[in-house]
Amino acid sequence: MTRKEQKEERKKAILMTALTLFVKRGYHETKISDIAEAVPMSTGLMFHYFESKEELLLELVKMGAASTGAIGKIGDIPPQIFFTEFLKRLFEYSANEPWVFNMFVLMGQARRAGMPEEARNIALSTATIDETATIIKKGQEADIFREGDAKLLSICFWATVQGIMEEMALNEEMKAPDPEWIVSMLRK
Amino acid sequence: MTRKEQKEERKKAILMTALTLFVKRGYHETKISDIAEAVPMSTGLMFHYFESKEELLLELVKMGAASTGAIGKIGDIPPQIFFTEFLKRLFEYSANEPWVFNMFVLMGQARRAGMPEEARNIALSTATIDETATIIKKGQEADIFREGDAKLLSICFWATVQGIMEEMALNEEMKAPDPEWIVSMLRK
DNA sequence: CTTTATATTGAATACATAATCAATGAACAC
DNA sequence: GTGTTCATTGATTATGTATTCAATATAAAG
Repeated sequence: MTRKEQKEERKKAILMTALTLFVKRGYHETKISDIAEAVPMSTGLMFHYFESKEELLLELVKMGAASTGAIGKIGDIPPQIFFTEFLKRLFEYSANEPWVFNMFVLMGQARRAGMPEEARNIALSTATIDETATIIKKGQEADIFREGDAKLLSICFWATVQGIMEEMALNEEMKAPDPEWIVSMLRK
Repeated sequence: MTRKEQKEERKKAILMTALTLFVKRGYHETKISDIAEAVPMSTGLMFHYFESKEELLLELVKMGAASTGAIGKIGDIPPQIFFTEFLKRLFEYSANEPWVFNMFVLMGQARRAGMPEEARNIALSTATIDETATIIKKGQEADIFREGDAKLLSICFWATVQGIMEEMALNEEMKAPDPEWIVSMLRK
């Protein structure tokens, strides 16, 4: 393994550790030294890999934005199964891949308040809400989703998922709910 | 108006201003000097009214805990109308009384991550989730609510409401959703 | 009016923690 | 095996912001 590859590995280890801590305690309540200790490495060395705490956060949020960007582009899955299927996969993944889970929560936190503004801007740059609103509209035309502002329905859907994921992030014992519970918010 | 009453007034003004800013930007991203400027008063004077930034936050969270404590104790409203009615009122209030709205959001944020731990403990000390779980159980017995772990349903309900309220806090234009959308998560 | 207490300010200080740095050790190239 | 580069550390410094404080204005009390 080359020197460069090793550096990349180490960087990833830091990113994963930081992600976990940011989600669990919040960005501001997590000290660089906390992350360093958890990796583990010295505090000073952290700055050999990232030029600042904010850079570290932004790198995470950019990764999140890149992977989230794909959600709406799943193509032509019919609306009536899109959301159920998505949630099923999200919850499955979340149980097995903490990374997916934590990233989802982080992106939501970034979209809301309590983080440096640039993180918020990056998180908001993904157009997920509009994309799912389009799918909801299709479902309304097919008469399987309830009436009402599609964008508002889309926001409510994501707010729900976000709220539940955050709850799970802080509550180890909490089980994922049945996707149907959430989807029934959209269904007629 | 006595000197003491004036002091109380001023304290309330500070609390309200801080509440707004904490909800909008997050606790850590809000500087004492930001609050002072918004009240408005000098930064130093803030410490004539509150001994620290954290004290200020804790006083808010305690107020929130006191007023939230009442939710579950509304007595014998039948389950099938309790949630719809509660949401209707919450959304109405939120539109007219920013205080209620902001307090609700703050309490949710405190329960989750990103604030000093003591705030979290106070916020968690209210047993709202268990109280509404009881109401959900009644609804299940009456066969109007879907089956499943009542506490999990309760958590999902609150996570949804919290998520939507936070969205509204950051999005002036966002309208409150139809309570029925949310309640259908519980209904059979 | 005089005295005393409280409100207010802006500048000075304290403090936490992010960020730097000089020194050391380990891997790699030749 | 020697020289060069990168990884690593712990202590040091810088920085932002919470907090204190001495000084002043304003209001209450007698």
